[in-house]
Amino acid sequence: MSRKSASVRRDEILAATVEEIESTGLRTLRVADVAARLGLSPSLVIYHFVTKEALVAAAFAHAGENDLYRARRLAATQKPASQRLRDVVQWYMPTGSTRSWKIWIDGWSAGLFDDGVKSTFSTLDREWKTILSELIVAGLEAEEFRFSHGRMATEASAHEPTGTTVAELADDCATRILAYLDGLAVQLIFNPESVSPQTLSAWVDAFVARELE
Amino acid sequence: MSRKSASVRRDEILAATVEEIESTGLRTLRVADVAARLGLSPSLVIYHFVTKEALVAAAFAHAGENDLYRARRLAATQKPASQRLRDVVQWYMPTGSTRSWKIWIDGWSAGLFDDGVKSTFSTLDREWKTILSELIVAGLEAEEFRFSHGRMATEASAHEPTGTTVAELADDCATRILAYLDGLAVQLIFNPESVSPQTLSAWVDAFVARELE
DNA sequence: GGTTTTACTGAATCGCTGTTCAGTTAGGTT
DNA sequence: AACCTAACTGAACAGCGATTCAGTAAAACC
Repeated sequence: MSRKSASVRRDEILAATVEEIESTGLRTLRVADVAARLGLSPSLVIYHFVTKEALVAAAFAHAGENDLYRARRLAATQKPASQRLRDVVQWYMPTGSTRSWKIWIDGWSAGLFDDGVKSTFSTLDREWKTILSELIVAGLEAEEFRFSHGRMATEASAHEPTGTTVAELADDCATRILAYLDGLAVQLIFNPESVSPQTLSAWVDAFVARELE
Repeated sequence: MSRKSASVRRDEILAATVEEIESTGLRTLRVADVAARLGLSPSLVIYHFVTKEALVAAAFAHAGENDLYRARRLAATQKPASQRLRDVVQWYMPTGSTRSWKIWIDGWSAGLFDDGVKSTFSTLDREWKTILSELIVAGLEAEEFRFSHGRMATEASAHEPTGTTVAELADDCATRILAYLDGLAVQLIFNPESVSPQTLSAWVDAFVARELE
């Protein structure tokens, strides 16, 4: 039987775990199933990850970093910032990409009461925000768009005590965009009849356009 | 020991189940804990609900109907429609209300792979949409606001094959608002630093104002 | 080629928790 | 007051699935 170095095996196992979660859910995830998917013994999985809980936490981090990697590549193109922003948003979107979505909803649920998973998600989320935020700043500097007006004047300065740096505004803007995307993903799962992928895509474009005109 | 009629007990148990899910999560929910919370035997819980799975499904439906009940009361006031819309949205919001939120994220996760739960969530979601949608239509008729312009002209007619009834537009609008709220709730859980309740409230107001000017 | 390291397995364990079931008793009915 | 229905319990069962552990054999190292 072929043996592999620890790091390679670990990656294989993580990938298998992600697939398993994606296809049958965290709920019914068994170590044995992950092992079976690779034709290995359950003991080996525990050998590498010590505990199921740790395996799951690592799997989420793995999947998250994967998605981020692709997003960063999309963000590092030579295209204009506004186009790169669209590309990244499209990749994040629950439709039209290979990006897994169910796993994140399961992840949110796991993060509710597991501090390890929760902090993983916090940092992943911050990284996404950074990517978007930087693209927004780039677009502003290139004068491809600017912050829509009502935003800055009304809400921001009136209610928020936070400073008004461009970076901070961009960060808030990114937060709103990601929130909208997450919410639409949930809608897509529970009411696929009421939102087609195209509709959804149009809505997102409109949202972004309204934030950055 | 005091005995109660089946329906009363059932309600008590459902309430206890909801509390338990809210406080420790679906993940670690044990029938015994639910029973302990009421000083009852685990057997009784099964006696009334036959299976744990059924108990959980019933608990979600119960919690959902509860929230809807309150929302409907807020929607049936004598206030102007725009105000009622705000009230309902405020109640749905992850901040400033007693409405439980963690339970819904757990619920989404459960619904991913459990068709029973999934359909419960679909209908609950549709009911929320109906409430909002009707308020929107009422507000339009009273000329308290109208659909923001870019919306109707650009996205709706250009991309969507769906009809352009006022009711349909209102429904779509409700969908977007609910999606945004759901997404913000997730943000609030994983990055409470980046969004204060007030900020969030302001963002939602802005979103609604931008949909209905 | 021998030795050490380390990936890997199979079988056994063991705790946990949903469910069963035979029996008990409260409370309404007549 | 006898009775009957239905709420309720406690103890046992049963199965699942994570983890353990003693042992095997590939590689890597010398």
